[in-house]
Amino acid sequence: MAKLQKSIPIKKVLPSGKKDQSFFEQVYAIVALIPEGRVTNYGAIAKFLGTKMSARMVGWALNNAHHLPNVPAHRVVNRNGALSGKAHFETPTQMQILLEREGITVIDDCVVNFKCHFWDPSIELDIV
DNA sequence: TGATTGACCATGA
DNA sequence: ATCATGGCCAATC
Repeated sequence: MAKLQKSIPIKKVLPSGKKDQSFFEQVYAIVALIPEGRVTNYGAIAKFLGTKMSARMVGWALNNAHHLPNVPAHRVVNRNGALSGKAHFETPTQMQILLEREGITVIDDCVVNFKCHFWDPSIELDIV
């Protein structure tokens, strides 16, 4: 089993030394790297960015990122595995549809085997 | 300009 | 186990 996939050089998306990248930009970068068929939660992203408690920001970021391409917000759920942001999609069912389309089973707005599909940036992404 | 909210999480009682 | 509170950063009222 071992690793799911090779580490992704985070530096590629998060150029160090550049503080121009706001919290949001970092969130976008991470979310954009979520592999298909995988999901993560707000806390993991926030934690990866340094402030583990600013998970709320991630939500806000996604709200802003909603209009951006390459930002699969449907792959981001809360720590409970629930599709908390489904209401913010084009249609409330869009999120679930997208997830199921990627092979993720969603029942009652909750990701089944969320733990198995969980994608932790702080683990998958290798900080150089 | 300050106060409140927001797709949340962790801790304490 | 559930309920209540604190905290984070940014945008909106």
